[in-house]
Amino acid sequence: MNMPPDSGNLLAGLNEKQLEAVTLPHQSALILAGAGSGKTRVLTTRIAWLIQTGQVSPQGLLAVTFTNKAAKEMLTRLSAMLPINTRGMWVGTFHGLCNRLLRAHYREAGLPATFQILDSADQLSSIKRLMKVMNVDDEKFPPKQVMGYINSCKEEGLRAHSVEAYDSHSQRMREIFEEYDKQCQREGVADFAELLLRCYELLGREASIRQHYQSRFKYILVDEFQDTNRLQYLWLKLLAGQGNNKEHNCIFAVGDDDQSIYAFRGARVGNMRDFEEDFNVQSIVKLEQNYRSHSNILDAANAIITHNRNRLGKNLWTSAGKGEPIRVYQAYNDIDEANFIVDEIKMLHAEGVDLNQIAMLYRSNAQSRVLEHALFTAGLPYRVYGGLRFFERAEIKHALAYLRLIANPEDDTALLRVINFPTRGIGARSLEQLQEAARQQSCSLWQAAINKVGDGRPGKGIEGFVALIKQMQEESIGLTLPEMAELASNLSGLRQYYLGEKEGEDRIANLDELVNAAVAFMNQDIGMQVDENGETQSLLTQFLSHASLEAGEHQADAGRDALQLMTVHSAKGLEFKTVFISGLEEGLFPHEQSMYEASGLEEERRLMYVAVTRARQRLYLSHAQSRMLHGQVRYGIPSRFLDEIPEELLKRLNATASPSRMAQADAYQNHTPAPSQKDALPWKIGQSVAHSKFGQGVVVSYEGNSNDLRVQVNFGREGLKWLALEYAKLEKI
DNA sequence: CTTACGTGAGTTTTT
DNA sequence: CTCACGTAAG
Repeated sequence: MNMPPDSGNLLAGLNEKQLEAVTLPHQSALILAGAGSGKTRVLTTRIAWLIQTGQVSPQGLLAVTFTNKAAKEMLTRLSAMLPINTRGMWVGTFHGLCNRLLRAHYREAGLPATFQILDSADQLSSIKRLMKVMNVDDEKFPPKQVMGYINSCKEEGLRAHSVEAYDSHSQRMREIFEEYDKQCQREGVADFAELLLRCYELLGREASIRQHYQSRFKYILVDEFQDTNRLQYLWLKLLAGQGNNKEHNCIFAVGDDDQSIYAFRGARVGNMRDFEEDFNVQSIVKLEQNYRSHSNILDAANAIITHNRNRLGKNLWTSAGKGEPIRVYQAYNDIDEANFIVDEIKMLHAEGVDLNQIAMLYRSNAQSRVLEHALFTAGLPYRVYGGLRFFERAEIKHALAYLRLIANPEDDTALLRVINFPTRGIGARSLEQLQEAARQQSCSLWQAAINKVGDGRPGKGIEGFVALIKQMQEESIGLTLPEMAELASNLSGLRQYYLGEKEGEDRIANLDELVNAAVAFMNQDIGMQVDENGETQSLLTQFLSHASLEAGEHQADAGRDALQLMTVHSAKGLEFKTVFISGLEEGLFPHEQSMYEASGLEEERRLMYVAVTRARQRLYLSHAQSRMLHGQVRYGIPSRFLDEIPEELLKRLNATASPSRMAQADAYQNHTPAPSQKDALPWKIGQSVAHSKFGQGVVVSYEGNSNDLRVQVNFGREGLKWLALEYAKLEKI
């Protein structure tokens, strides 16, 4: 068993470029991995190869991803390739790895051993609470905006004291930021961005810790590099030992600038170019052979993305044939579009295509409604991505809050969540008194409660709550994790409460599921209890971190044969036999809030590129001449992205609209009749027009009378224009 | 404390 | 239009 497997075996089946990437010598490298080019395979094979050829031990490398799913997949594939125990390897998300590091060095990081992780919802409520204390006007400072500000500062690597603020508004923002961090520190909690920033600061400050990890992780591998933000890049640089004039560790970065679709949340594609420079990258390996799609689809994707200026440059190709033409359907309205898609799906399904191999992609979540309605009417099973996740459900968060209080009662966020849930007669005024007391004594709410009622007596009110938490803490000693989960649900009265609720059965089922999740967690992670210092971490704390960092499946029954409905963003990384991209209209896709700025438009185009490259065999693109949006009928012109695809790749299907479908669409249209006066005017809404300067457009609205009529025309890329008919040369087409 | 009503906003999302 | 949120009333 000491014989290493034959490395040729490992490398078998790789193409030339993949092989080059996998077997690169010890130097930093940038792998430009196109969609469907075997990116994950290259990444995992690289790890396996490094280990197998003895260049590094499993403990000597670190691989980082953005999602838990990607990390899990990497580990799964890795253990299939190598006879090693992947447990204990440093493969995980940025947040997961930082959490691990902070747990190992919590003292040096200035955190309590049991520090809890705030998810976005926790963070927001924490900010709201703080703003109340600070007497901040939440009209001038919307909490969500404050949260965005704090997070983006942290993601730039900045603390409040180093943020620039010249006007009073931003100075106040900075002040809230500073107080918020103090509050978190007091309560022993860390938000997501804090995990990264705290870890970065720890490594920067503590030379011995930094050197320990620098000498340990000779190889660092990064997935989806184009999605890294500034802080993540700084963290990587520090960990690699880059910048202190010595030889640094090498980073193997895999990414695709053409699939960078997260600039809006701080991702910096520019990190790719910086990386080339900072790490003296000798050559970029481009993986351009695509194993997913037929060439018509790839040609369309290539044609679209060529319209972007800022690219590293890459062209996908395939040895598969042309395949089917890309089908384009111009719908009368959104209902017609949905019905068309449903008809096509019925046909495909009848031909034997599995429903879960068909995806319906859209730019924004609101578009799913019409599609769902049509699917529901047709009796087709579907599942929509993007709902609440398991650990985000209210009843689960309640139960977790009790668990958090067992681990650390100073956690004000957790305390406030459940101090009166289920209700135990603690109203707004007793809460206010408690918060006032805590403020005066500058202590946690829990401490204030103790000071007020002593050890608490069973019964009602704050006394009862204090007694309850103490009882939980005592009874949980020696219990296993699942038993604790059960204790939290039962002793708190949560289960009892939901028993009395009309629709409480699902919630109770979820509470049971939490116990199951605890069992699964115990079985799975039992080997990870010992941290770097050899200290045993509380399993409870680990479980709570897990709950925050990995919110669980997006929805249940993932295995069922059902159509897949999701935004283009959530489709990234997935592939389907057949893909429908709907709503291809100017203003929707590209979205109007992004289309007037070059960088925004380019990101929209990359989004379209991602959408198109999801399809293996068949791709449908559709747009509607009118659509219900925000309760109003809107008229749109076809997306420019459609124009960017060479006509010879397309097959236009408009003529095949079935009479029954049109009837349904018409019925809908009649519900919103236009005023008859408007119909009498020569320029109807929805009329296609041509303008000498602006090109083609659609009349969207108008004002004035027949003598002095002004029409608003949507010219797509030229935007919305008001035109006085008296002067503008407009022609109907 | 719950329920009803009014108001306003309305891309994309992982951790 | 539709949902989420906040306030006012019961």
